[in-house]
Amino acid sequence: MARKPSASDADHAATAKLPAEGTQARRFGKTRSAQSTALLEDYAELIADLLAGEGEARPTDIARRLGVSHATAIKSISRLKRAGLATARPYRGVFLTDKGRALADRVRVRHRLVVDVLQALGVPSEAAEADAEGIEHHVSETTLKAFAQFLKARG
Amino acid sequence: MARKPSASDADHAATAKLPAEGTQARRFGKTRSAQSTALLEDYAELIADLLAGEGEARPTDIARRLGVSHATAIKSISRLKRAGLATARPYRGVFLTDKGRALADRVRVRHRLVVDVLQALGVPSEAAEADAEGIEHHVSETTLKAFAQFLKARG
DNA sequence: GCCAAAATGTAGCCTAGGCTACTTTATAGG
DNA sequence: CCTATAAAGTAGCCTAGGCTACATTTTGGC
Repeated sequence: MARKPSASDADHAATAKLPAEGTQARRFGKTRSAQSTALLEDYAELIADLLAGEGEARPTDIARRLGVSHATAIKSISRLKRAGLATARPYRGVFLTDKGRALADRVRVRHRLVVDVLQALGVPSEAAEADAEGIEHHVSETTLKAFAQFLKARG
Repeated sequence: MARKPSASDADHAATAKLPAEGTQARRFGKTRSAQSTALLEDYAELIADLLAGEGEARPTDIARRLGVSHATAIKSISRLKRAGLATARPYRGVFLTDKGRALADRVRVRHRLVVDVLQALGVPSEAAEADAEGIEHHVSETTLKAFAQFLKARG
């Protein structure tokens, strides 16, 4: 650092005396990587839902449910395939692999838990559902456990 | 990233067999647009933090704290400028506009609230801090209010 | 059995948010 | 007052996740 003689100069020269930096960087990094899997999680959950409810998961339905164009849905589905979460034969719908099904299950459970906690905290169910959609992808295992415990403890 | 709600949405919805679709699509759409502002919020908060703590916010420090390369930080800073949240003179550090300061304040308050709620639910402070970083960007005003109320009610 | 409409798929474009590699500027220190 | 070095900035590349526009398959209705 060759600028002002501020506090950060010392940090740098003296082999990082700020202990929080590494931690914080790791935190943010985790947040960012969570975002990249969030979409895949949504797709997996939705496909499982459609397969259970309609018996098939078609790109157009997926697109409509997610509010994106069908082209976008198809592109995302190909990412799902690349990630080993789904399979699809042209014009024949989308299916989940074992891995995809496992992911969908985890996601569904987590979603329920987040919604329930939000409602327990007094969030109206409408908002709870909406916010959970975004929140759930950032809830760690540790936090999930705490949520479960909290719900159990209060009946 | 914000997608344009075009006529085809309505078309599809009109012939749809599933009743809950419109709502769900809107939910997901909101989640996605929240993601696009999440980074700007993080930057604004961090810059405010650095300005308060060190008296200046330099791209290198920002980059280190966020765990990204300085090139990435600089690019993001230029997005902040475009969004009217920050100003920066070459080689002279980054500053927040009134709008940026207001955003940073809101973000800081919200972050605290989310962390406090998580801890109140029994989440260890380490995990609470980490998860809050991701969660906070998806908490609506409604939910925020409920959080505040909840904390107040339990002392 | 044909044909139109709907679903599916492809191509090409955009922005955000990452990166590395290189260049330019400022400043500290001899 | 130079100059080495750290910070800042620039260029160019990549992937994800959006879109529109167009091409191709399926399929339902006659």
